[in-house]
Amino acid sequence: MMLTPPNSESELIERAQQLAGLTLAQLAARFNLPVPTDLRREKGWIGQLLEQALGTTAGTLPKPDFMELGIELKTIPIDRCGKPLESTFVSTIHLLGVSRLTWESSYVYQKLKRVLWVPILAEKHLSIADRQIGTPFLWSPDTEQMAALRQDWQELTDMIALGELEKITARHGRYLQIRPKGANAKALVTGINENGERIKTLPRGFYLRALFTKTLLQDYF
DNA sequence: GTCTGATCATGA
DNA sequence: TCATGATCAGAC
Repeated sequence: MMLTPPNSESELIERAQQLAGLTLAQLAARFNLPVPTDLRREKGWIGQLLEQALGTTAGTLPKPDFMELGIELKTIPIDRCGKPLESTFVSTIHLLGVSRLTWESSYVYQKLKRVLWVPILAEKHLSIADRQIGTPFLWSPDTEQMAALRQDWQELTDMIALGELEKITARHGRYLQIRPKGANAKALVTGINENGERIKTLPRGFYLRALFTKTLLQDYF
């Protein structure tokens, strides 16, 4: 089953709303997809299922999932109280040439300026099949959120530009944090140290803290 | 290797 | 209990 991409924001949100209440087993059945018994070896399975169900267009490009609409799709696992169970991955980080980047040209800004959040009731006691799709909502950062995200991004990007990459831990950043994002500890990329020398280091990514996404969900529900 | 989709597993 | 650091799968 192939889906045509949505032509407008309203068509997209309408589609997403029609999925609310379905279990993952019900949605997977529409695509004749087997449901894994756990996500240990298929961590992205839920996100990919929703991509199929909503007709994303970006594929593997580093672009918002709905390229033409400039909208990013994010599934977010929540408990029955609507509290996020995980942080949210935003983008990988280019460790070279960051000094030329601006906030507006960054992947973080491009992806977060408009997001379709699809909550998934995903408490651990529920099998993957029984996890349930919640009410989706479109979000853009408000003034305060945007300013804070921009500041986090700038501070962290500055540290990378100064060669302080190895000093960055997940404790930096108010809403955005930087954490490893790679296949494993052996997957290394090139970065720059304080002396301007090329070093091999773990790939990193920007993530939204669960404490931040929790506030988004509270604003909408 | 680089990107996407994320969750796992463990120590604090 | 919770966040950090580590890890898994697939496309290209």
